[in-house]
Amino acid sequence: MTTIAEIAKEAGLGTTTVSRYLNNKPYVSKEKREKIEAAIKKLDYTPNRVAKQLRTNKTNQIGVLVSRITNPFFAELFDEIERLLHKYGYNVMIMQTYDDSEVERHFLNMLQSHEVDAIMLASIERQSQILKMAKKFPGKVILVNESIPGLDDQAIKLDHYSAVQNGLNYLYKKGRIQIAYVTGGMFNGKDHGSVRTQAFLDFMQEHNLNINSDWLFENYHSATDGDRLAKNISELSIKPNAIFTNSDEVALGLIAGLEDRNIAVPEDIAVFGYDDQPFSKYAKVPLTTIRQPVKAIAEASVKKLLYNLHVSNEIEDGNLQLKVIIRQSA
Amino acid sequence: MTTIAEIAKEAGLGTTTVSRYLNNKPYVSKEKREKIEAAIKKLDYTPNRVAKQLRTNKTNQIGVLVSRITNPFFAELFDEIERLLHKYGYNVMIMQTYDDSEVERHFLNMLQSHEVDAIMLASIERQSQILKMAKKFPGKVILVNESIPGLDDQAIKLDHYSAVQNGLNYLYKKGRIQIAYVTGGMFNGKDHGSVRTQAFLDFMQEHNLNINSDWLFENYHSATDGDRLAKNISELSIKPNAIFTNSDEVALGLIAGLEDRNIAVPEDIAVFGYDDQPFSKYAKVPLTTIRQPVKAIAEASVKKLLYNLHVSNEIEDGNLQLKVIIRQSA
DNA sequence: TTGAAAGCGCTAACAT
DNA sequence: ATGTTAGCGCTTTCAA
Repeated sequence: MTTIAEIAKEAGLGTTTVSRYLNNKPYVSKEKREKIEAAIKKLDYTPNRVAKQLRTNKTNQIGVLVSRITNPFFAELFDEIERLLHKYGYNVMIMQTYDDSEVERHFLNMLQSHEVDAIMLASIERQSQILKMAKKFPGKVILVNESIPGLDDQAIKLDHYSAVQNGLNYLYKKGRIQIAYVTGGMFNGKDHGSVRTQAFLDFMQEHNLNINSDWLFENYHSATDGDRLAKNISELSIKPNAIFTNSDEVALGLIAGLEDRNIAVPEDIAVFGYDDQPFSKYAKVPLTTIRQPVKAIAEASVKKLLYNLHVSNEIEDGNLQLKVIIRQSA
Repeated sequence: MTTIAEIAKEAGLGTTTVSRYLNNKPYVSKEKREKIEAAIKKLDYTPNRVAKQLRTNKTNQIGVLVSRITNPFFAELFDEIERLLHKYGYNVMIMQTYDDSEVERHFLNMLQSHEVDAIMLASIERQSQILKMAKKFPGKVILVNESIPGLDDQAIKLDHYSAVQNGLNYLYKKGRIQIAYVTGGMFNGKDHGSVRTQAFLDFMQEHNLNINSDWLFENYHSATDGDRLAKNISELSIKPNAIFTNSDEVALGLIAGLEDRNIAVPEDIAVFGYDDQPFSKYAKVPLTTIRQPVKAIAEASVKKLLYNLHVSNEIEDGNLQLKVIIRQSA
């Protein structure tokens, strides 16, 4: 393995000068510069990043946490984040929790073990362990489209409460008031779904609508879950005439499952998605859904992080509006 | 920052013993063990991974390269790879090329700069620079569902040639012999598409079918591209009656675009996808396509890597068959 | 404008 | 079973 010392020797110089050259610092004469370049080429030298990381106590690596990268919403979000960070010279580490708080712990630990300079969380399991880490490493923990009480200043937040109410209101105005509600999380949890669930509960109450406990479904996130949901719905003696799914993936599977069981969408049951994922417009019944401003979320999050890390002093807030997209499923 | 030396001091021991304890090595008495544990807790110590990386010349980090993570095929593939590697104690770094060979170069450089222990390439730009790196770091460069002459032993390869011919044959038997062909790469390139293109060319010739140069399209990969393709097709004076797209994403956009222009799928034009992405069965016209055995590809690739890295001695080959999936679009 | 040398936090001979 | 110490490859202080 070629080291900076060998380059220095080959070029007849000290390591300091070579290091200067490598880091584009001033005070390297043209003459020496050429010698160094020749030595580097001759010995095929590449600096050891790990040694640099140890010495400077900086890795130029950022960790990003998502629950599942196969969820197209996260794929899109991560896509933007990765490219932005890469543009600023960072490499990105990614981990998927699959709702496992142990993985989250492991992920958080990368910060403490100096494996990454900072972390971004697009999914959350245990608020307490995150909060603890965030307090310990101020500015190095960013919440992306998530929030935790006490960490508001490090969170890129969207108004999901209003978005859900707007979606529900659309249904309401169309006379679809027998509404089933589906969440990816748990009703008693404090995940990002809880704000949305609260919005649903409040909406129903404000409009004197009946909340049927048979029409409440938790822990559904995939298209397969959507199909299972269709089965459950079809077996109900009293059926809703609208389903707010909180997920385009669930909606997709649900619609297919419903049609398999001869329940027409939206005629018999209207189906509302969430995210406006890239494929939602190509669905069998194009999805009525709520669009998340993915690119703006990614930009705001990365900008906040870079600001914290003193690599940029822009503060980007963009337009973080959620928007109801009307297509055919509702 | 707490270091191992401070723990040693606090526990009244040498650093060796602490290091032994941390790495689960033998020869640490129960008594000392407890002292160490107390010290670690008291000082809230977490070992510095970077220091360890430097000392051991091992990072426990693997780099994975894909062209676009928003392509559901890559998302699925990466999903499996990440979870498997994580299970074996590796953290994973990901980079997206977006077809840019400069990014690929940057990625390859992570190996040389000791930022990762090995790399997996699920997309390829410049064969030469990859080959060079692979020869320099034997066993540390794995090709995932890709291949480069001279690197066969480090590649997980599938028989895309036969798969394309099988797909084409299905079309042929249905009398769909005016076939347009679409690739994500370039016709003159040597990317992973070239084998498929060769299969197409050979098939057409073997069956004395006419290859219409107006029906050949290169550099189409997204659903948006598919819509553009629909426009181009619709403007053709002589239209094909089948389109082999090489991509479910393109197929999705294409079908929507065709229907917008009153061309019925599959009646007027049959559309063939590739990958069998998760959403393809939920498409407006469920996609006839070629299924890639994503999970098996991921497993075989990771197993090969772990074998090379001496962390496992299983050699997994699984069933790497591609399969024609008949639905409705063709 | 340049170089010598200390030291980042850890592991691994080697000695005991 | 445990401790001393050299050294991984780099940056940075300090002196020249």
